Amino acid sequence: MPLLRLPHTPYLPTSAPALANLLLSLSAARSLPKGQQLHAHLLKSGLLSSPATATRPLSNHLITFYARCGLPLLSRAAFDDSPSPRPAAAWSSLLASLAQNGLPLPAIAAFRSMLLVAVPPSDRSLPSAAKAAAALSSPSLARSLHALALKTPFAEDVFVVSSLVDMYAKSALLAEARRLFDLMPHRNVVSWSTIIYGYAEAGLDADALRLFKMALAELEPPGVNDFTYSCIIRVCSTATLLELGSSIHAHCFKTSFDSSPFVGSSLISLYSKCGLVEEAYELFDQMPDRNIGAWNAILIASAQHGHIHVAFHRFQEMKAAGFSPNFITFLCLLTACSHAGLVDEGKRYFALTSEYGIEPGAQHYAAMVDLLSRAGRITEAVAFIEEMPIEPTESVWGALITGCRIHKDADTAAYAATKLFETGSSSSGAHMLLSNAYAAAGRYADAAQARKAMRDRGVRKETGLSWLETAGKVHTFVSGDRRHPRSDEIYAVLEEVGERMEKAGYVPDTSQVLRDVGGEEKRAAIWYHSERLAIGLGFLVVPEGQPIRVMKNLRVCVDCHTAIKYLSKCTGRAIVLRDNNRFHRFEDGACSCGDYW
DNA sequence: TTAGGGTTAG
Repeated sequence: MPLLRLPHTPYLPTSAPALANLLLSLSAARSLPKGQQLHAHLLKSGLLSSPATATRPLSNHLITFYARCGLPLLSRAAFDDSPSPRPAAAWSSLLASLAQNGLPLPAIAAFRSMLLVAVPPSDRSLPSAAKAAAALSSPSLARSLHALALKTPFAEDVFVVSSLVDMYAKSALLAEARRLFDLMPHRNVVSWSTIIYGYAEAGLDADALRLFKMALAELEPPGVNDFTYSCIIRVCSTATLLELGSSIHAHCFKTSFDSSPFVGSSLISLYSKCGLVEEAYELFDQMPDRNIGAWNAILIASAQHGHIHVAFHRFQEMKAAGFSPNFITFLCLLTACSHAGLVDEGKRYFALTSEYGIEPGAQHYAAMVDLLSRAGRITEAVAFIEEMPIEPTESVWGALITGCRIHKDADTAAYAATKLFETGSSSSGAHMLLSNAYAAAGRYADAAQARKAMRDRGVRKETGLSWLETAGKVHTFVSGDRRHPRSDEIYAVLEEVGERMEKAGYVPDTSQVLRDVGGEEKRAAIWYHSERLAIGLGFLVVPEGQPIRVMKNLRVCVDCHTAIKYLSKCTGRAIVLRDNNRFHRFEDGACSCGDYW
């Protein structure tokens, strides 16, 4: 680090290239005060426009210095200080600073100003403009920027086209993104990662995986990188593709990308989401380099698996390691508290956000409402919502309805549902939450009405699905499913165990069945819920001694939860069930969630 | 001076 004594220093270099180098090292060290003093000095001495290199005056280095310090407005001040007419490089630097630092609208405005003063768009300015457009997610802006790029000599430049692909993908124009990508004469690892990420974000897992395989085949060594890996591992974890994910893990190991904290974080998430929390812990403990994401990943892993005190302990360790908790860290902690019903701890963590300068977002409020209402403090939850400084979102009201269902408070549920619909939501979840809350309170007519309202609005209920992965194949079931080739065996084994369960004291709880029908019919309605069918297949195909791992897209119902406890007791099998919220590990008649979920 | 950006839950 060169020493710098400012402002009355005799030691400042006088040549422009040396001053440029000085700025470079100041930006690497994020040394803002010294950089600003240097800025003042350059202004006073009139050195600002001296060329540091053939194409870049010193003012450009200043713009970049402020960009690296995360201060786009000071970049703009430096730009404004530079004498007009500004060279194309000055515009590119300014655009990069605005686009990289979260100011997409000013970036687009600056791009327009650049065109107005007749500076032609280049391979340096177009990518930044596209990045800003991507952040704005505006299809019309995306199309016009693309049209503009086609008129330049850079329509096939790999930077320009990659940025346009990303822009289309983020503007809900994935098909356009793909068309552009397919036409690219030259694709590199960034282009591939961009399109894979686009498909992954859109939830098109199969396409993302196909593209990943194509990338492996097409790219010259060194091939894909840590970004591509973390992206595709995330696809495996949302789709709970454990076997595929593990084989990609092996690839990472061979290429040493597993030491990247980003790859490590997504692997932790993969193993945790697939139910292998011990593997997730081991991976974390062996990580050579941890970042905040890795800490958050391990926090959420322990929270999802009900290891609440592990999560709290990790939080202490994280702080001791010098990491400052962020927005997501607090979500992890509040989720952990919610899973265990720890209201006081949750309040403490919520209050702690301000100590770290974090403004709680809607998700934090939703987590608090979830915590309070699940714990039965419905009135307190309502009061909490009323005092929120921001507008309550769909998930805040949804959390309240869930709590109301558990505690059979149909009136508050109805109030929350009205509020929820006022937010303009049309998701099936909202209607189903309300309908279930009515059914739980025994108000079947209202429950039916809520479902009818949902149909009238043309909203379809999300189908409950459960699945089990075995020998690299995923078997999916819906309630009452008879499509599986081993269906007869599955039903037979469930019937057989069912008799033993009832002898052991299991009584079906049909209170969550919506229709007001007779007992036998209600029993049939729940006896073959999708998760039980998947577990039934598990009895047939998963070797003794290994846990049966089943995934479900919706929340597990009260009766299935009870039934699976009996299933584990009567068969001596461990059953791991992941619902849309958390993990349940059933063993010897008990569940790891402590019946609180 | 230019493109992808990772962890929450959904």
